[in-house]
Amino acid sequence: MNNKTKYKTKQRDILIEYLESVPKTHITAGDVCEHFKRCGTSIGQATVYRQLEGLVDEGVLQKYIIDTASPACFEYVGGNIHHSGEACFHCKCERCGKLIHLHCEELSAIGNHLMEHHGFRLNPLRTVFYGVCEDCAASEAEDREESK
Amino acid sequence: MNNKTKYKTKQRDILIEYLESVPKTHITAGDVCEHFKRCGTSIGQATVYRQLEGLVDEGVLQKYIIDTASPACFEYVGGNIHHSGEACFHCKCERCGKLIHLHCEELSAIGNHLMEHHGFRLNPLRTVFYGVCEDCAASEAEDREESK
DNA sequence: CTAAGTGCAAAATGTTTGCATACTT
DNA sequence: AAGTATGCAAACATTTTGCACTTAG
Repeated sequence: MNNKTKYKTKQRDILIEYLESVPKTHITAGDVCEHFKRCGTSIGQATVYRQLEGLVDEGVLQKYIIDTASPACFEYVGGNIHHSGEACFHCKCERCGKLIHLHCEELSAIGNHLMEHHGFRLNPLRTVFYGVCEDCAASEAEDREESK
Repeated sequence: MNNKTKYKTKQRDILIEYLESVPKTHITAGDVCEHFKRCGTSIGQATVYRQLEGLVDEGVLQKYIIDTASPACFEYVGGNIHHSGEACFHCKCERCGKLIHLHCEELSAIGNHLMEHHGFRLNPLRTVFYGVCEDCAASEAEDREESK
């Protein structure tokens, strides 16, 4: 952390251009590397990691830590950090590992509730709801059915 | 993930005993391994990881994800599963590290909301709300005041 | 006896680092 | 010219997995 970028390089530009082109999307460092490899416009992975981290410091990207095992996700926010009102929430399935990315007003309300009733200022960037997704719940139900 | 423990083994017992003896403390899987190595009572690290994950599922431990680069932290919370199906929620202060246990019906409602509107069955035992607690928010405000 | 847990070592994963080279200013 | 950034490959740290063996129920 704390990697202030000082020079404007070709890699930095095409990286920003790409990220800007996929807003509201979760992207991992690995995804970025793969994308550029496919495009032929290859960027070294070390550069990707270094630039990504720098862009987070500058507020251009938001970084989400879901789990130690899964890679960090980045999302283009263009210097406008979301205020808790419109934050995006994450649900992680304990079964299949799927990450669900929700923009839900009702969930945003819990931020307000925590603030007003418990004096706790929620940080949606860090918070992840763990549980079981629809698909896995369905296959669980099937399994139970069969074992009868 | 999803490691329901069914047998009572020696390793499981001494692991729980140890964790219970250091409540309100952050412990990583590595710390645990090292502790037992020092004690002579060695437990294989695979077992440590597996049991820890299982204990999180059971609500005995709470797991914290700080960053992808740093190891996950565990903390003994003693399996607060509450009759009447009302789960206990945890809020973790990012500033002072304080762990707040909440029993709040309104929060329980989000479980229902996630189920009904997003088909997601929330596991309150695993879920941690990250944010800033009242005290830290107050001292932050003070700091801002002073720097004027 | 069967299902589950253990331990070892090996693999997998995601991220970081050292260093020589190339680019920005 | 001085200061950064890049890219490669190697290093790292944490966590997971395969498999033969042991243990609990």
